[in-house]
Amino acid sequence: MNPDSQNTLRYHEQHQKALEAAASVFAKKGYHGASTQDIASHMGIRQGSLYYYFTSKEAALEEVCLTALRDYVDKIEQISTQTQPLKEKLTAAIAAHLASYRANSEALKVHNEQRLYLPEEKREKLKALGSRYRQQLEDIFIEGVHSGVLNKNIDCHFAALSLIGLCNYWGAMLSRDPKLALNKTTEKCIDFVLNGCLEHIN
Amino acid sequence: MNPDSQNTLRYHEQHQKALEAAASVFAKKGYHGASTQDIASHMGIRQGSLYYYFTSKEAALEEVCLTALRDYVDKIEQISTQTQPLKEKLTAAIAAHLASYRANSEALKVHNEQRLYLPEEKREKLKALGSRYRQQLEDIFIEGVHSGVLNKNIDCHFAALSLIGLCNYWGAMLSRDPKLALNKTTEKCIDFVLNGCLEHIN
DNA sequence: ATTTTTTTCTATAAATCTATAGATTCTATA
DNA sequence: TATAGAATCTATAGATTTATAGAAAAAAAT
Repeated sequence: MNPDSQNTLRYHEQHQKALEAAASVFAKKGYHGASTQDIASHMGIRQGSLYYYFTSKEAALEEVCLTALRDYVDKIEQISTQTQPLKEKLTAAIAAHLASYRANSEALKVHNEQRLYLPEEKREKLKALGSRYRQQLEDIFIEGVHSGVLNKNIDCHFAALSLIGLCNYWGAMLSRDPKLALNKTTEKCIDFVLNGCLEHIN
Repeated sequence: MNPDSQNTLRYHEQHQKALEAAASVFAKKGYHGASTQDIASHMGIRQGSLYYYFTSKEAALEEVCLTALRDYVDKIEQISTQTQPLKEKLTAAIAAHLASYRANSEALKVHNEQRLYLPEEKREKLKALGSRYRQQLEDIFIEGVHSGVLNKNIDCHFAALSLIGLCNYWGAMLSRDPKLALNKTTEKCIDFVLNGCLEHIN
């Protein structure tokens, strides 16, 4: 392939479609359960033609994960740099996380569930991006502790990871069950994280 | 195969080993990424011999998931029928959940991550068991609300599911990172679920 | 209208994978 | 020790899968 051909409009469009098809199929069948045939069918081309857009099935997985995570980190960085009270910030972060699952749903799910099937060396960029995401979230918690809104005894690192775990869980639920309401779920997650379950006597 | 042969001691032992091998391999490579060859090698027999213990690869996945979940439901039912204060009960439940990941680790992980690759009809028993687990947990929360220890405004269904999500997340972490301390993690999960992150002025 | 470049297709090699059949070895018991 | 039944092995059919090479079609440029 002439390397210039990758600058074509058509190439970009089709490459994007290939990415979406791969995300959709990987999300449904898992990386190993999905065949390149499945991906090609999903975008309406022949199996062999797919290799005009990906060098390998593994490269497709890598790219799906990377683009999903980049989008994601961009969002949280926007949120975390805005100046607004902690509660709003956290709400925005959770809302963005859960909304991603509903909107773009597939790619993020693929990242969370399939990325470990990539070999170590192809996961390094993902790790770096993931750390950045976690760090942004952690910084929101730290800021909350400093401002006195959050309990000074909490472990912000643990809290950030727990929130990620919680959001991934409910995100997967949201993408599996279309009847589940996004807003309600978001609210409940925030309440759960902030207040916990104990009765607090004021 | 003579159906009586399944009553042999040897058969039971090997069948158990096959189950463990399948769990281990499925946990590492995923259901579709794992081959029957991998499973057989792991237990030191030939690929074809595996079919003396499983009717199919799919049946192996089904059985791994079922036994893991049964164990699991047994544990929570024991805990939930004991009469002890809510905090202790919840602690025991979380501890058992996380400890399972460390001890038996593989089978439970396989259930959580691979069960959706089973066809609908093979998942019905799993769903029933899963509901029972969730219900037991929910009942602990309900009891806590009634006794006044927990906030009466919490959604017990949501709380139970969130706790499951949280435990699965940290469970996966525990099984991936041997340096992560089980006790500390358990404590932090309990604190997170009970108190949340806000500063509570008493 | 030709020529060049891009995109897609067909066909296929080579590797794998599941599941089965029938032979062989092991084990326990008469 | 001979024999029946259990456990494992070998070999293979049949299907699927990834990736590539080269032809064909479509689009763009001259």
